Amino acid sequence: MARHTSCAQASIVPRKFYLKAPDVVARKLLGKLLVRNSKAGEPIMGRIVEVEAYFGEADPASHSFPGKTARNAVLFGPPGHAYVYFIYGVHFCLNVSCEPDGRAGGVLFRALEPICGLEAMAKARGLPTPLAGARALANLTSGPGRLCQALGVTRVRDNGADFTAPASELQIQDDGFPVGDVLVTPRIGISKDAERPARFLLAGNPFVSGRRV
DNA sequence: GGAGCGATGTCCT
DNA sequence: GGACATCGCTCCG
Repeated sequence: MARHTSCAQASIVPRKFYLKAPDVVARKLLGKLLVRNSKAGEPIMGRIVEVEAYFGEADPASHSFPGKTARNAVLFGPPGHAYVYFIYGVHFCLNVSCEPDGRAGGVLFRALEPICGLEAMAKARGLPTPLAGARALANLTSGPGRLCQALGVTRVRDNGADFTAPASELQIQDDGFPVGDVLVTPRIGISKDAERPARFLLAGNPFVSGRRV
């Protein structure tokens, strides 16, 4: 199976892309590139293959449901910024804010297809290198906690970062990848509004996460 | 290979 | 004090 493996930079997705409702943004984010630029060496890059939409103050499953607090302020701010939170005492999760400034909404990154910087990802994940087999490759970034670890995402380092700034370490880029069929399912790991279809993934992609269906 | 469960920080009631 | 947008290990089949 031939897979895109170029480390070439593509065009940054502009801020207006994130102005729309979270489910619209989530679906359109599939196939885009999530990039961690570093001053030394090649970037770490993965294609977005699975996301979830969180709808702000109207959505009981969203962190913004209780209203604006110090913790979730980024979700209420301007679109295109990184909201990072710590969960279960163990893992970080990464979102991008959407909707206009003053309105909450976000999209959670759940899984990437590793494209570039695979050795760096494995090192960050504490996995042995070289990577052996397709399974080890999928293990790098299939899950919200895993992809944060692979990209070195932490709350201190990245919360509030601007995905649209040319000088930003974290960016979302568009290389024109042709997105095929998109599946929509309920979100994973939540207890409130658990039936609502708001998880978007690329059909047939081997890098998606998820144990519950 | 699948179900069960412990780890463990931070926020909010 | 409890819930939590998870992961990886154990145990059992």
